[in-house]
Amino acid sequence: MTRRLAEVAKKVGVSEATVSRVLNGKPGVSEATREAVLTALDVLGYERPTQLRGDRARLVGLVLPELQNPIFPAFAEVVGGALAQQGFTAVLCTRTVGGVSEADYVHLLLQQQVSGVVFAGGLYAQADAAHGHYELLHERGLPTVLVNAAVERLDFPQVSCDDVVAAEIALAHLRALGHERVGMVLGPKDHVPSRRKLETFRAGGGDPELVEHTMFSLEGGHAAAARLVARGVTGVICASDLLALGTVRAVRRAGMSVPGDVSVIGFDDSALMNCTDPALTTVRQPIDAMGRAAVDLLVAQIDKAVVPADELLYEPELVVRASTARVRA
Amino acid sequence: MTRRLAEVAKKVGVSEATVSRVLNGKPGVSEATREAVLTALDVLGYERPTQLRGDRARLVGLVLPELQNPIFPAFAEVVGGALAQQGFTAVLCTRTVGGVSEADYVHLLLQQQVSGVVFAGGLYAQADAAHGHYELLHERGLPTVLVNAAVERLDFPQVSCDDVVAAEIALAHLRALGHERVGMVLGPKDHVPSRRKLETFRAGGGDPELVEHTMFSLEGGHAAAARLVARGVTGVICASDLLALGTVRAVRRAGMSVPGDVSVIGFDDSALMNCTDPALTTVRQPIDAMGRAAVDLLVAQIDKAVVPADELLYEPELVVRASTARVRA
DNA sequence: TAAGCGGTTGCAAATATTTGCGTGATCCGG
DNA sequence: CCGGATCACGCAAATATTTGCAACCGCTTA
Repeated sequence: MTRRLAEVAKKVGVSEATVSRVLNGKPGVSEATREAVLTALDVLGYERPTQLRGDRARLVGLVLPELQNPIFPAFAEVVGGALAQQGFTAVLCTRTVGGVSEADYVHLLLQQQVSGVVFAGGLYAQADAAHGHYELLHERGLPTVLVNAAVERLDFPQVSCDDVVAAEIALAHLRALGHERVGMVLGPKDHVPSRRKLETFRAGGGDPELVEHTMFSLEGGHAAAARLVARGVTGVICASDLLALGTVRAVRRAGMSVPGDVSVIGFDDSALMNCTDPALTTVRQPIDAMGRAAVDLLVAQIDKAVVPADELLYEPELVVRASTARVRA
Repeated sequence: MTRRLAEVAKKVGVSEATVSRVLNGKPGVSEATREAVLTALDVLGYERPTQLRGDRARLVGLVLPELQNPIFPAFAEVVGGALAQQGFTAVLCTRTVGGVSEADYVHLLLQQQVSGVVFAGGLYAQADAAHGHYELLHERGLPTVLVNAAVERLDFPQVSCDDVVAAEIALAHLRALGHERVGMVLGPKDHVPSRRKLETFRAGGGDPELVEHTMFSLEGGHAAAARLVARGVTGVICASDLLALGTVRAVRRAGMSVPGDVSVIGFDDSALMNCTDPALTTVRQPIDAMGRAAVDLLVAQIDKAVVPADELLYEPELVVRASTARVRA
């Protein structure tokens, strides 16, 4: 009775083949016909058999803001691997300079009928307008997980690194080394993890005057840190390793040394940070565990399990290397 | 019934041919007629057939072997950006641990009806079996470009960094610094760029006994370099920056210093190599130019232009930093 | 294991668009 | 007013796209 696809076909007055082609986004269907079929699909509330969808696509979108910061490729590697083990394939979507917006990617992924989407370090920078595509995902009930990218108001499961702990242990480390004038180099003002670190910093007695916001790049870190160095900080906590590297450069440019004159702490513990000069003391995000958790949450959703839209917080840990030292007497 | 173009033609009172010419901006239509057709087109709300109009998905697959080596994310960024400027979207496909093979990705991409595929540092490791999927691409006539990944026998356009020049300038640099016992740390034996470097090394009088093959990772470099160090080399040329970093570590583990006792040269000039300890002397691949060229070649193919299946060779350049020095007296 | 149920796909017919070529109209310079 | 050149345009052939038919595939059920 439920010649489901056939039913739609009859309603529109086309063959089942055509409906099938529309369903699969195949070429060879005129725009007008496609439109008509899509409408009928909607009207009749067609739902493709679950097993077929899974069988064919098994694609998962992985949306990252950039690839410059080594933490993102690393994360992609973890998530891609974890997905592969579950029989999914990751499609990486990265914002590029002239390029494609996050919303565009969402449409694209939707059109490609992905089984789910993982966002990492996503679109924090927009207040209102940009949430449309998240809502779209929500409406369509597409399994979604957010990593380190709090989106208020929408209840997606989230996996994050605990920024409060991160800021606390960084600050505690510098304090223990005797540093009093501690500064902070953060990402953009509306970047949620940065905001959380700032709050913790303040709560822990940090001087809000010694906080600089910048964009997430080595050069940004350099510029922001230069301002802090001019104000006489002896320790700097950075919101990413790249920013920390920029900070090191700024300190040296000012004729001082790390950690001799200024101690620097990074965040992420991305690859190669033990090869830098000096080896960077940093707060490690457990990206391996986080990536796996994100994938588990996603797969659970895909398997129609009920997943609470909580934020799973992962504990970072301090990795002490050579960029921090006791404050100069 | 919907003789769409014919309808417009009738309304204006011209032939379909004329309407077609207007549509495609072809010459041979008077201004008045063109105007009239354009108006009718507007009035009747004519839409060109899908594939002709704005093209469908405009997806391009970008297949990379890994993301650990920072050169690959960097390359992805360049290619993704260049593609975006041309109105394409890159779908990144990366081999992951448990994961998906290159052949699987090809099938996937084919199924997603991508407009083309760019391979970088692809599947060199297999001699025979693994070429099936390349042939598949060839048969289907899917636009394809290979970067640093010579595949013999199949004529795809290729963009590569000139490994001969790379090896020559690295060797010349060390020789100029007085090094006699120069070793080499290369990738797997069947990795074409490594093989080319090896040949050049030999041709330039390098000692084949001082060449080690390993996998492309810091640890691999460490292990391979340890063997060379034991044999008393004073200079090491590496096939990637990661290998070079591993080599530095091996030298230090042996109780010696870089560049004091052993000089090390990397290859790629990936990000952050000026932040390492010591800052790495390396042979820079012009990935920006290469990425752009690859995209240009791809887009030309997509636009049905005839693209010669040549290998475009890009000249690398030596970036001298602090990991090489005059040989110890 | 066969039969049935969706759904997908190869193929060829139907339909639509583009293009080469020829015709007639128009425009000029003698 | 007469060629000759040029141009716009239609005809029809060439080419490309859309669509339905029917065979087929993978899965479930009898």
